[in-house]
Amino acid sequence: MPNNVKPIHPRKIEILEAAVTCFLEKGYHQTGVRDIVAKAGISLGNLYNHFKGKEAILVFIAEIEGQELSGFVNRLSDNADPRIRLEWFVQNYAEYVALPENALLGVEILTEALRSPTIADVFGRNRDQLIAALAGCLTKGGESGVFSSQFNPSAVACMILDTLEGQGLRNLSLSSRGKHVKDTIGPFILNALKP
Amino acid sequence: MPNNVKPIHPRKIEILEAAVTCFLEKGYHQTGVRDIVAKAGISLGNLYNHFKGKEAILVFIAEIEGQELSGFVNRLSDNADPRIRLEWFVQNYAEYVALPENALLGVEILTEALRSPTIADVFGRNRDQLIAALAGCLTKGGESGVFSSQFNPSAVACMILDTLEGQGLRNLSLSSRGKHVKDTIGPFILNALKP
Amino acid sequence: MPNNVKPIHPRKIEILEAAVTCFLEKGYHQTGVRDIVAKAGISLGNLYNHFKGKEAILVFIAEIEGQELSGFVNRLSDNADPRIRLEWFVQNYAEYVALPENALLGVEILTEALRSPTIADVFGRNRDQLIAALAGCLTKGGESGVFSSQFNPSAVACMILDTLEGQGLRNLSLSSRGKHVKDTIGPFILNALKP
Amino acid sequence: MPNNVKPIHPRKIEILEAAVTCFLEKGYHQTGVRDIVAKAGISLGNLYNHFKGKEAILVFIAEIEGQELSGFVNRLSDNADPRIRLEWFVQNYAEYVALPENALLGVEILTEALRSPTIADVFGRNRDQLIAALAGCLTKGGESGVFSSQFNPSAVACMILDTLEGQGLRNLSLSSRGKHVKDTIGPFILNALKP
DNA sequence: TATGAATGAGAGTTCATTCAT
DNA sequence: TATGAATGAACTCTCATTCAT
Repeated sequence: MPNNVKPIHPRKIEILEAAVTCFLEKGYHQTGVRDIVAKAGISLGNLYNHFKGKEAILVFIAEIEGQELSGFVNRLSDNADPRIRLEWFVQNYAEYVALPENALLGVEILTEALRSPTIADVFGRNRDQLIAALAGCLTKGGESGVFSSQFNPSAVACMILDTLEGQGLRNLSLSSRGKHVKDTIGPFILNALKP
Repeated sequence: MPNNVKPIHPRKIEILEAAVTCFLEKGYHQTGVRDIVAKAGISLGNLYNHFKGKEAILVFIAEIEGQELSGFVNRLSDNADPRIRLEWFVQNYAEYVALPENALLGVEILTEALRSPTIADVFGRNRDQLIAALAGCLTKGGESGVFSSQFNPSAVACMILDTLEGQGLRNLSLSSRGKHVKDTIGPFILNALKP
Repeated sequence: MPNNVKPIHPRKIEILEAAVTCFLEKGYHQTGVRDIVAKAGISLGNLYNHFKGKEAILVFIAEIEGQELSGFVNRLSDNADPRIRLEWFVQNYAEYVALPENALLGVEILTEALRSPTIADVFGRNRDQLIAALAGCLTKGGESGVFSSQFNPSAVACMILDTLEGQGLRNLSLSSRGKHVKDTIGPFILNALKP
Repeated sequence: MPNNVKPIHPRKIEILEAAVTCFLEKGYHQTGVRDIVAKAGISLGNLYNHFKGKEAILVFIAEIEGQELSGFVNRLSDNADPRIRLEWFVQNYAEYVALPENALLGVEILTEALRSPTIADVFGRNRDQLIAALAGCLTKGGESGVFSSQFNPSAVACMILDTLEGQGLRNLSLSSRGKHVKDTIGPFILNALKP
């Protein structure tokens, strides 16, 4: 099997990491390309040998975020007991989105996606996959009687993601930081889904 | 009773409305003060007679958003049946945050709050009030046996807000638009809180 | 009669003059907006209060050049003897286009007009008026027997302008500078047009 | 006879052709070396193995243009009837400079020559040869009574070139395109030179 | 020869804000 | 209050060229 995937230039990774750091520190729009190249330790012009422009960096970040999500998608789609899968997902995804860097990058990407079709495309694709996988798990659980079937699986899937991500977002702001609810959210959801 | 509230100059309202429109259309950082004054139909310099600067406009918007929230706080704090109060809140707050202009402004304010203490202050105060009111309602319901007492009221309050607001945010992006879950969310929560 | 022509801000004139000087010294593309504002003694940003951008300055220059041409157009269109008019025009237009600043600006504008529709528009309009006026003079002369009618007036008009302007252009380059032909060109043309 | 002319690397020709195409499409200054190498299908660095830099390409083009002119010079200098030679020249040179690629490159080279001594040198030499040859033809015609001797041959030579080249330049711009005067220019000049 | 990553100066333009009128 | 000219730092991006491979 030929490996026809062009390897990523190490410099591109360095730029990426520098950009992520900057975006987290200052936000996407407040970060200048000069900030990125300074942090990456390269010259200004060289950035444009690796990325078409500033937005292309954010697109690349969004794509990588998408790849990280595929771990969740895969786990949600395996053959384990739906209840186990759901518990695992809620626990782990809550932790994932509660990491400030993930929540922060996520909201930067989201707000940028609202104006940029390119980013919206990548962002939306990632999200749709996750919703589908979670809804599939809920459907399976409904069929096997593990979960109540009174709710639309797709709507509940959305709701769960909304809750987890909304929580991650809230944790960003100083005022309510510390009120982590991850010990509550799992039992709460399972309670609601009790047949 | 003397009216010691200084009346707001009508021009200030016009600027505010122009700014909101611009922020919704282009985002806070992509909006220039020139965009705002053009939309408001005033001169560039005159904006600075009414606001100290661009950020002051956003602070003012955040304050007004806060005033709108006080309606929800008041209703959550009255003496009606906690279950009725909760149902009413979920229904109406879901609708409120599902309005694109509210969700969009909210996320702009939130991301800005992450870097600007002034905005974080206003934003955080508003949110804390809402959480407290909602938690109070849940506590009351737990005491009177309407709700299960197995969950920490404050954590559940956060979770509910996270869910509703996360949903509003998600509806902004094109891909998953239309998957409104407001008919699901109320019963789902009540199910989970069943004693 | 109301004067509804908005007066031109003096700063705009200063910028214009600075730009002309720079364009003559270094050429349009080699001139940076920073060169212009430095020569004009204003700040960089202020230039954009008076012109939409660099190209708009060139368009403005082209328009002013067009106004200067209208003197020639008027003179060519009066009621004097066509022969006198032609002689006057050849003599004076030759001198006009032989001025390095006019020739140089002309060729900068011409080459820019080849790529920019805006400039092509202004430039083309000016030139068409001049050709029409000159052709009109030749036609009159042909009708009254002052000039031979064997040539198409419009073609001869073009040719005369080509000659005069081609001459101005040539004088720019160092090698053949000094070979002014203005004493030759008038008699030469009149000789050719002898009935 | 030894062939001491170093053969030109085929790649150099390819670069040259790519450059000419680009210069015609976008103009010299608007063309980047990246445009040229992309069109030539070679790498960026490799261009510098064949040319010292961007300007060297234009110099090379100017030299080749000069070689093309030598055909006209030779024909003007042969022993045929001066009137025949002149007619032939006017006809054929008019066609040559009316080709957009020649006129366009010519004006690009000319304007560049105004700032760059290297290019001015090549450009000026070519032109001086042409003027000398044409003046020689006119002188011969004056001596043999074919042409009027009332005009300075050198001045008339300049004038003829100015006319032909000015015409080629004018044809470039859209507005007056189509007003070709080549059927007029030959008889016009001969009329003027009638003894 | 050939490659393309690397350079950093410079490009045109926009920015939020100030200030004299 | 209202105006818009003035400021200059900052913006993203392109440039011709060099150089290690």
